[in-house]
Amino acid sequence: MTQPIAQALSARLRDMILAGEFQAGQHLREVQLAQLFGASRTPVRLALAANEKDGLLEYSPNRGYVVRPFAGEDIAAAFEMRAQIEGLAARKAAERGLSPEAARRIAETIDTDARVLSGDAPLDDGAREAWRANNAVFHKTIIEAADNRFIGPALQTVQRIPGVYPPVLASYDPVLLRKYNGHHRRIGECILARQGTRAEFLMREHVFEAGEDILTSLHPAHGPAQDLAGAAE
Amino acid sequence: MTQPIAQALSARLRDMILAGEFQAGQHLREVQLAQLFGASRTPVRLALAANEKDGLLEYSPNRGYVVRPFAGEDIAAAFEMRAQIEGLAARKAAERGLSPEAARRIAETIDTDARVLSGDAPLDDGAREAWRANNAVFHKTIIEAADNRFIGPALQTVQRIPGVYPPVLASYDPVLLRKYNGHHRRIGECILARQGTRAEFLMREHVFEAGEDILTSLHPAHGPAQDLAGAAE
DNA sequence: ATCGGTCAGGTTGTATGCAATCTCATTATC
DNA sequence: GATAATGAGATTGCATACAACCTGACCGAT
Repeated sequence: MTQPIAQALSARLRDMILAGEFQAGQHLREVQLAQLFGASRTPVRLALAANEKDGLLEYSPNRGYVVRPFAGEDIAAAFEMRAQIEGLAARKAAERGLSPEAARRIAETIDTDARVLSGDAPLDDGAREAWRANNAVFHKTIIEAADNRFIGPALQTVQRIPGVYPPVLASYDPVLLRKYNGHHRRIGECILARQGTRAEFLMREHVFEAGEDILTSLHPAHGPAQDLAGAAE
Repeated sequence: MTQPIAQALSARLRDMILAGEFQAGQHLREVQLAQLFGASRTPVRLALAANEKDGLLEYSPNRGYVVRPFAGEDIAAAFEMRAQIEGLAARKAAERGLSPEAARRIAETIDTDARVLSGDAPLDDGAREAWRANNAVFHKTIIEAADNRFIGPALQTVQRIPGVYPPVLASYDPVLLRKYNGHHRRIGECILARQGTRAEFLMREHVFEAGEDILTSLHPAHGPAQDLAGAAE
């Protein structure tokens, strides 16, 4: 990453941006951030550059950094990329095969989620956190099994989008989560059966649907059709 | 990007790394680079951080930056990602449709390439440069037509790989280029016909084959099979 | 002889000063 | 009255000084 203090500042700044603590287009001044963080301009400058590279800020020479705006189409575009890249990960994981340990971890997340979601009551905080953690492990295990150095970083830049930040979002609808649990189960089965093509497209559709659901929850008025779906083929 | 001088240094450093002017694993010292570039440590530090973000350097706190090694599997992994992402671009371009201007540009690159490659003689420098430029326009036009903010940057990080740098490579084999020209023609036809699925997979295969050809030219001994193809499905 | 400690040199990390550039309000000109 | 020029304040860009840390050699103890 970057340097000790600069590294921490970069992460703090990133989280602030993702949490929506700045307005889109806002000019982030170095001295202002330095005072806020209790540091000098040097590490702040590095943190700004790092977040610009991550696509969260825009830079103009001699003018500094402004917060990059994210519209609905940008969120849809990010999920399109996620679907495509995680589809690759699922296919490669199926082609290469899972280690016994990876297979065990994936099965465990699926079974645990099914158990957590078995009741009809809305999820309490513990259940939500359990689901969030299991979801992360499921996707992370497949990405690691794909064994492609470029997948992880590419996914990070497309997952860290203001407005889709898990702490902000938190639309833990049990109906949706049960649907996702079913997706996970089928994807896991395909990977174990070494069916790469099915795994790829089920994963693609899984991520795409999750994106649709999030866009729907963000714009309750109109459905996700005009945001995510392009022209018909 | 970054600051005036730092921006230039970042590009110079990147080109030096891509051109293979440093050994893999080499420790890049700030003062040394500063003297080489005739600047102070401040912009050099920004250039190092930028190239680390681009995946060309590795950073350890209080130890600085070392040149990241790239093995054959890394090149194969990069082409896998390129194939997947450019496949998305081709599909989206087909779904959204091309502007008349974009359609014209694509047709022109295909026809010009076909003319340049019509002879049997090996290509001279002008022909090579023409093909390189046309190839860039073809891919760039499709990527722009896909209209997804995340595609361009993701492709850059996966295209800028030491050892696959065009000036270094320069394996302009007319037989291969004619094959690629045929790929381009079919991909262009699919996009114009709004056949997104065919466009996606033809593009994926096009990039994949190009990767195979490059790996073959890099390791003439063994074929690309063990590098690019994973386990059978 | 081997292992651990200590210190000097070198490298990175941060702070700060100065120069260059931009912003924007005020003024001058048409 | 509208537009262009000007200048002060603010902000970024770069250089450099100092502090923190790491590396490796030397030395002493076991």
